[in-house]
Amino acid sequence: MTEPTSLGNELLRSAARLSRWASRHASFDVPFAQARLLALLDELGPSRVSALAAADHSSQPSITTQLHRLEAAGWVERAVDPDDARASLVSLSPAGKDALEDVRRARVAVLAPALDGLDATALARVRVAIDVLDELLAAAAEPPSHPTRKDG
Amino acid sequence: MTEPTSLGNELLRSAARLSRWASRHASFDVPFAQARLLALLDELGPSRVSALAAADHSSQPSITTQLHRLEAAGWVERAVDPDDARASLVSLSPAGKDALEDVRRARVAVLAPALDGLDATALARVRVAIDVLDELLAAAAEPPSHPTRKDG
DNA sequence: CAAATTACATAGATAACCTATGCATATCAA
DNA sequence: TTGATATGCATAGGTTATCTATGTAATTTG
Repeated sequence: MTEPTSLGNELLRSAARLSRWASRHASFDVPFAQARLLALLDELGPSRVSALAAADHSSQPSITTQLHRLEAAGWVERAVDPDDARASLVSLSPAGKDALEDVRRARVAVLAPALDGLDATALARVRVAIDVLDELLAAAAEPPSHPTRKDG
Repeated sequence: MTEPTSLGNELLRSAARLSRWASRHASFDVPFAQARLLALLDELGPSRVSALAAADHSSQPSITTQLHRLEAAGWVERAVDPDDARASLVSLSPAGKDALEDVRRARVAVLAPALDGLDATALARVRVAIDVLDELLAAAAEPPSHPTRKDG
């Protein structure tokens, strides 16, 4: 079954397996969803709740809940958006950046035994894998610019 | 920051993102963990509960719970292991195979817009990505005393 | 200004996990 | 054989992660 139809299936299966394995074996105390949100905040900088939900492909209430936990931990700060009193601008606190660094170290550590000792060719393959995953997500999540599209 | 240390981080992040996005957008009614277990049963054939837990990198009680749901749906069958009355041998029923096929179709469909129209070179890159994910998981999950290690 | 919209919060439900523990069967030592 | 221990699975109870539906307050609009 090397036909293109099974390729998507295999990719999703393999990605999910690695992901699952890593989250089970990486030892950090920050729950997974909170770690993800910390990383997203670091990437985006000060953001609205709804912007975070969109970027995370999750619902706004999910983000609200996670943000409350991050706030309780002192990892994020909120400011009222000067342009809109309904909206918050959420950003990482210094403690939040520290927590994110811890998470990153733990995630690096969990894969390190498998990555250490890879030669340049093998590392290049890993880089290809990362790029493929990112490109496919971008292509899948973006509105299709192909002629397959019908409304706009 | 393209040093090897960040590579693991990036890979895990990208894999988790694609995974998450797909599970949010694939429209099948089978819950994610049950779908995973169906696929695993299909791969392994008749298996003990504990073997499934090990292969899935999850706890035995998690598998027990999921199996009860699969049984309630009529998707798996159990037989007493003839060698050990404590153990069950769990296998997919015909209905379970059908359900798994539905899941696979839905998963293929969710990535199809991104995969359709890729040329042979791009498809080869996707194949590399799958192989890299599988190889890293295998390397990471194996006991580290394996001879693939350079030092001891 | 009233109505509609928007941004976020809350409520309530389900799924997916885990650890701790219980119970029955197997195995082993003496 | 029998008591101790190990093993295979089930149950209990708790946490995290999500969702949809809905509420509340601020903003925009006709």
